Amino acid sequence: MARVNELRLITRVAQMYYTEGRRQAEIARHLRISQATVSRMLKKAQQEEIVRTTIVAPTGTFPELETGLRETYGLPEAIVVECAEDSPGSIMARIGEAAAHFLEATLQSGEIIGVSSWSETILKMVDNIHPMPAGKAKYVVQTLGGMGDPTVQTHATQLTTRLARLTGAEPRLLSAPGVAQSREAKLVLLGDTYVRETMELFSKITLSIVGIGAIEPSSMLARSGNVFTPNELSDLTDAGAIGDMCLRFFDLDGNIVKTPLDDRVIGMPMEDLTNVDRVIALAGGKAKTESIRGALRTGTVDVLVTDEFTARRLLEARTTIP
Amino acid sequence: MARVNELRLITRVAQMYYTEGRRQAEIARHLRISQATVSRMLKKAQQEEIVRTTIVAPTGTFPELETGLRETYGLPEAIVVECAEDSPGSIMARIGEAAAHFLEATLQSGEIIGVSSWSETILKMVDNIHPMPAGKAKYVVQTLGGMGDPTVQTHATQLTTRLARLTGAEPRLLSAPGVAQSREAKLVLLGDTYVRETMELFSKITLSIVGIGAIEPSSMLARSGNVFTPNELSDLTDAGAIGDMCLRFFDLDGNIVKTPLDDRVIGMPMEDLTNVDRVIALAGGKAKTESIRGALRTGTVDVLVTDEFTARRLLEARTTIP
DNA sequence: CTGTAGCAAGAATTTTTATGCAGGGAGAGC
DNA sequence: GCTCTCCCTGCATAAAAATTCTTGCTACAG
Repeated sequence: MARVNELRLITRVAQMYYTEGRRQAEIARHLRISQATVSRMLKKAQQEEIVRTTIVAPTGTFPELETGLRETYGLPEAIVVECAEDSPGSIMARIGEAAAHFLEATLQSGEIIGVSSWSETILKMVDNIHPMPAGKAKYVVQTLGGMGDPTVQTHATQLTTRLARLTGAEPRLLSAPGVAQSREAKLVLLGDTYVRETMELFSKITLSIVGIGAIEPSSMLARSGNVFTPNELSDLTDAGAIGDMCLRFFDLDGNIVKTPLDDRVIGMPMEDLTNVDRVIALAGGKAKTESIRGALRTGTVDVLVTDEFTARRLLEARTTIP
Repeated sequence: MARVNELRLITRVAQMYYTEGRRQAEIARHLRISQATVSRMLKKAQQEEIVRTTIVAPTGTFPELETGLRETYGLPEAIVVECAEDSPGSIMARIGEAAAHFLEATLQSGEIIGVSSWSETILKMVDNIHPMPAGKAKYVVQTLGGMGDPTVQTHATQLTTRLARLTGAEPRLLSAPGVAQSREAKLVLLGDTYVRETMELFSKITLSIVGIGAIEPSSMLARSGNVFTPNELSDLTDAGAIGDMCLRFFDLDGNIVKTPLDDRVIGMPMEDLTNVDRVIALAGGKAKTESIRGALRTGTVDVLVTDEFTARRLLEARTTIP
């Protein structure tokens, strides 16, 4: 009975506040009540569902998928991009664009950026970054050596250098192969001052941009020459490895998979990656789905940028382990 | 192209803010942007209609009608109550309840309340007021003398006194008829100290509660005895009078209608009413529709409390003047 | 090139909003 | 009928949000 009168007044207050855009103090003066009461009425209006705030997702964005990923994998942030088709080329381009924007919008001054150089998606990202003022970022650190093929090596160097220029940072290159011929060869390579200096920066990185690799010989791995012997590959698969970040492997449950290979990799150790303030992972495509799943379960990824199709796959019922 | 990325981020910010209820500063920290930027993004989210706040009217309230009345008549506030049927009894009861709640909620400390005593609706209002602490209001001033019939006279006194008690105020009665027999008689009555003291308070009133009267002999006027001669009535109708507040008359356009009768009325002059900080008018019912329309056009009413049917009639196309 | 207008972002500041008391009933239970 | 508890309000103040100011760049014209 009296309730409707109370609600009417609350409704009126909500109307003045939200629809007419008036200040609480103004509403209070108008109605001869205190500002505190107006504030409380507005709170009550929310509780009573008199005011409802809805968020309408702009076309091309997928907040539900992003939320799903965040919740399912305990991920701090997820970015899901729209894709015309589930094909690697289209996916990489879109992921790259989105990652570039996110990086631009959220890059702090003085950051030390780590970049695992050999993902094509990261390349697409760099293509889309707008130049920033000099000194915006401090260093761009290459977190993984180049691959055997000198062309790819060059690409890696170029990518790091370009990203450094675009972010106004100083590039710190890792002029060494990603995989040394042997443990001994690695030790020799680490003797190089420049290599060591770069590697000493690994623990200072504040923002790491990584690709997620699939374990089965993907186009990139294949192209990179036969860095792994068949033996090593079977070691990895036997140990359950499903994917890698910076050539550090993990299984579908996100457990780190250590094999003798580890000692030959010249790149950021998993441990360092874990300590990085923000790890942004870029990956999409059907072939990488399970690798991404594993990567997310390692708990090292802070931001995943992926495509809508992969996001949906990642949210489908847990892959059954035979 | 890049736009969708920007909107995605804005959407995410809106989601965190509205859906997850996080603070702007927290969101800013999470996304490594400044709080100012979050604030601006939220503003943009409104502009872009990514967030929409809708107000759902509780059943029994009519914000559209209230808004319509406010806008059509330049009225500061309107209260429209739900009514089961368009019958005077039901209408008065509901208006009374609503007015009582509004008064309770918005009465300031130390107010001087004026009450034009002879509306049944005001009576219903007083019936619904909960007692307030002593001294909440300062005075309750009777703004119109009683009517010829002593019974009604008593009612007027009682109403004023009760309202005073309920608001913790001191009653200031006008122990005189509402309409004196002649100008001279009025002067004599004004000689009374109590009457004069009460009338001197008219200009101090901060909140006036008035009924709106219809000019044609309504039940109340009829019941109150023949206070007007047929001549006086025709004077009024000839001058275009359509209704009154405190026996001060106006036409359909809200112009004040002065007739010789004015000099015989013992009550608050229109001029004083205009100067009152808040005038709350209570009226509803088919018969009063046009009187209310005129009253609103006088520009003296600050809050109108009426019923849904009358509100709709008041919002229908302007009455055509033949 | 150099000058100038126009943005955009963050830090600082102001403005606006929310909330922790404290006082004063109202209503329930004894 | 009386006490106790709970709730409501306003004031004062803390917290949060918006805005102003400043800086540093971009883009365009001369």
